[in-house]
Amino acid sequence: MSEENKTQAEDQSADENKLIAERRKKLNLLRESNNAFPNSFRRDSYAQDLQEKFSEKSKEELVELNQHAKVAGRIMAKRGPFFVLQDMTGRIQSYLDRKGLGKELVKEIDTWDIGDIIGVEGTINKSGKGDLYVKMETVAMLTKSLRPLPEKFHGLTDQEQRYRQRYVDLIMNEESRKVFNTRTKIIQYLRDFLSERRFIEVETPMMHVIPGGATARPFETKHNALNIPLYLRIAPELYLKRLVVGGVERVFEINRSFRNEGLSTRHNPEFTMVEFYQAYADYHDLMDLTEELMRGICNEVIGSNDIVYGDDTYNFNKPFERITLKDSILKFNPNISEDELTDRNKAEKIAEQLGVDVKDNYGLGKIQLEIFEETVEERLKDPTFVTAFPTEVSPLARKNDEDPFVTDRFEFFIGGREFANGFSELNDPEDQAERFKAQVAEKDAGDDEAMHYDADYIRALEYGLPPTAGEGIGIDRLVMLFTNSHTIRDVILFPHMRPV
RNA sequence: GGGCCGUUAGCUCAGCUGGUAGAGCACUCGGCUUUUAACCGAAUGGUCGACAGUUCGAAUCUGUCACGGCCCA
Repeated sequence: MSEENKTQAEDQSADENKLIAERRKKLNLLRESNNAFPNSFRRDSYAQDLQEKFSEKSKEELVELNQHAKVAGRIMAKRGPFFVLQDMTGRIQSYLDRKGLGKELVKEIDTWDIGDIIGVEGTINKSGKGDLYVKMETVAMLTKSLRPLPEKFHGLTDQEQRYRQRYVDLIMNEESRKVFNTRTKIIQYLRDFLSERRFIEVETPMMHVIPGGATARPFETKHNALNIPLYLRIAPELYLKRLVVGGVERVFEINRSFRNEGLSTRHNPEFTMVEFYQAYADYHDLMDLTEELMRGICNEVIGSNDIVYGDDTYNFNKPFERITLKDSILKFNPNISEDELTDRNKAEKIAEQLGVDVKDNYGLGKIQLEIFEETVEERLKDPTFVTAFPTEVSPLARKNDEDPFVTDRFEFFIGGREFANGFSELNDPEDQAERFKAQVAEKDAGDDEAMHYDADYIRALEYGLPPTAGEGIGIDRLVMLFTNSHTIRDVILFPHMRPV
């Protein structure tokens, strides 16, 4: 037989194993006898609803009730005459009465495999062991599954396959379904929380001509018709503040940003943030709001006062600690004096002892931040706001009125990790222009994470940004915390993987 | 980017010091039929991640590469 004469089926079976070939044969039989992919079955019940409604009733009561139900789902197991069906809410058994159904139908049902998607209509009853079931009276094969599911007891445990073939993971692993269910609830709670407080949800550009709003390396792409480079956004910040200028005094966006960094258990190239801006508010107001939000998620979504993460437990109901960056360094480093920390040369020596590569263009503020990251960050276990970040490392934040060396900014930490970053916004257009220029100088000096000069943003500020506070919260990290997940890949449905 | 570990049947895993590959589940056939990882019997299933090397002989030893996991930066 020449290559050309091979039928498609033969070609496929050549690189398939017997399990798939067997199922494909069954599918072909279905194609011959009727519509192999019917879409006319309509269920009227979900598994979980039936369990809640009827599992307390006795077999006799159920027989008396003679309740009919139509359920649909995937066959997850076959046990004797019972087929276990799984739908989006849970599982329910279906009972095959070999004597009560026609011989032909029973013969067909015997060809059904674990993984197939079927519809069952019949009365609700209870087995001898006390499990609810729907008796097969009318049945339909809805979708034949060609690939065998993983083993029923261990399921799919291979991490790589769980991420690459999330659909199989979601079929097999209740834990995984739960994590994403919690993710949805957290985002829903957040959206309601802000909406109730008159924040307006918006969408701003994902593709930027000038990437801004954060210090990070962007992904670059190209617009063909315009023949210009475009950047996937690294933050929505500058657009959201343009909207505040435009009169949207309370605004938020829940969406993706993209950063061209390495992959790790804490970094995915695309990640989800909420950013929100509130006019006539300052960073103190946002710390209060954040505290309320965090406590709300904990109590309402998770239903607990405490969050267990790894070996640690964090209490969300006592007031969150607030400490300045400088004080936090002094607190965790009794050997460092305030004098050393506020003198650039002395601070540089400390940083270098800690292994920091201090560049010539680093000012005192940048050095202080490095010392903070080296010695404090990971030790901030209980929910803590760190405030008064140096102006040098906060190019979009408002300077503090008493001490212009620092800004009215905070970062929020739990378990040694940063979850939020917020500040009173810099709304002085001339100060902002100077800060952009300083960033451009850093970029010219070789820092490819430094910001660009955004002239239109300056123009917007020149129309007048009301006194405003803004904040960004990393949603993926938040979901990790609240689901006790230790890698970001466990909380993103389709995490980025190297192509195989 | 660095260190350590992993990759064997569709899935979960054994496979010792080198001697031509094994179990359970799933699948197929037969039996049983109110089961709970259903059960009983039989049969089937493999480019041992890829490529080199050492060797009479490599899943096993060595090297390179790919992908992943954990830890570190």
